[in-house]
Amino acid sequence: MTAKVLIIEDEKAVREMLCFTLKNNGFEILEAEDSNSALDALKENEINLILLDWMLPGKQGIEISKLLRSSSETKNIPIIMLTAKSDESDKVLGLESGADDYITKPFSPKELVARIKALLRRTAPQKDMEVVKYGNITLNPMTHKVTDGENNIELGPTEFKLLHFFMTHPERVFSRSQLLDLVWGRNIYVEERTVDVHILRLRKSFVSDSSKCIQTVRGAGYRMSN
Amino acid sequence: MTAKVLIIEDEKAVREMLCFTLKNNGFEILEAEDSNSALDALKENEINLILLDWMLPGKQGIEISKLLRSSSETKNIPIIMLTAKSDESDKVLGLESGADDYITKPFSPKELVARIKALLRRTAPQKDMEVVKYGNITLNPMTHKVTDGENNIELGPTEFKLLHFFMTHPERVFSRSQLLDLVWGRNIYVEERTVDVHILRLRKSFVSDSSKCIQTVRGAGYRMSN
DNA sequence: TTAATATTTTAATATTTTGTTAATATATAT
DNA sequence: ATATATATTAACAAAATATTAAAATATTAA
Repeated sequence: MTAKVLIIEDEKAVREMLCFTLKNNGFEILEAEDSNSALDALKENEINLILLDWMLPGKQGIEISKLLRSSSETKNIPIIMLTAKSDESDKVLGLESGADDYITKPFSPKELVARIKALLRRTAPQKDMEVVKYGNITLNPMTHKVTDGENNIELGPTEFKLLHFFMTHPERVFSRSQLLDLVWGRNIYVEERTVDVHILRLRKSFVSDSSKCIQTVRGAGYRMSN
Repeated sequence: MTAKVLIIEDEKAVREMLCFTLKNNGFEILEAEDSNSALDALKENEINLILLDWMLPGKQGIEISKLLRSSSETKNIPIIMLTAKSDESDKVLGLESGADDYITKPFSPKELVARIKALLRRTAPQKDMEVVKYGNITLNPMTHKVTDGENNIELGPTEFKLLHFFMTHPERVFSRSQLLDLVWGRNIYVEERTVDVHILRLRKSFVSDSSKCIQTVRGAGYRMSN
């Protein structure tokens, strides 16, 4: 992989900790302690991801974020905001200003690395964008359209993700908790029974007997299979 | 599930609150108020998860965490750190030392339980997922499918587990009580005759003469053999 | 922003499936 | 032949899942 990560963080201790952790996990690191050096680094390197401290002095965090989003060269670089407060308004502001994810201090190295990898994966080109087919069902991640034979199927976001997951992992059984981890995402806490409801809606939304593809495996979970 | 959780917390009131909450949610609890009793508990029990107060007196929190991570027997036990809001800087260091998650006091019981479940889910060991074959029978734990020659076989959860067990331990005879221990699980009380019924259902569900593989050994138990 | 709309989650209830037991039948060994 | 072990059947209890509806969130439009 060897993704290049730019760390924009004024506190030296934190910067070094981040640097240490990420290098240990195989990332290539560039460091910047303010917006000027950050922009320099961006000009001279092909950065894959930015770790941006939200609490930089003098509102630099917001400014950098907005700046990056306004320039065509940088607007596709994913940004993870580092926030000290778990304050809701900060998160909202951060995400509105263009961050793709945020992580609240303190965080575990594991969590940080996991989020970086997840974000890189998410923003990686094409991989999850291929048209998938199973039985009569066709799912186009690009256009976000699903058809069951000739019929167009309307799905909510979660049902769409769920179906996409099943179609890219056919035959295998997944427990409810696995589905929550793999479709909903980690660090999200919802009841396992919630999965049932989404499975139900997914089945209902099919016209033909494609709904039979989403199978219940008692005591084990759900499976997509014919 | 019945996971064993070790609570390491010096304040009695907090410990009791945690204990109450977790017991109510079906966890088995062990309590320790300092590192010594914690280590004792770890020696004598198979702990699934540790709730560790980071603010134990005399830096014991750090010591325990490092100790646990350095020993091969304990380094895979997930740790959730309990932190107070005032200790922001220490938390980063603490997480560096190997905690898998943290939760900031005060927290809701719901959040605590959710995080514990999520962490257990994430760290749960992968079961045996190899495809097993015996005679005409093929069992795929991944897809949870069983075939007898060309025919798909539908099995209930217990029959599935039972067959899986026999297929991974062929030729050997198991008594009814052994089967109850090894397939049903320890410390549950079920009549031995119950095994007979499940053996019967298993035999019935096969189409070809594969049912002859499940053999009765009079006075000894059952065996999978040709 | 606010209201309207859609979606997700939870909770409560209904339904289905599975597990266990007990009763009875059949087989086996001595 | 008789005692003992296993097979079979069926009823009931328990567990898992499906369904429904309402509450909580998030999203969108005005």
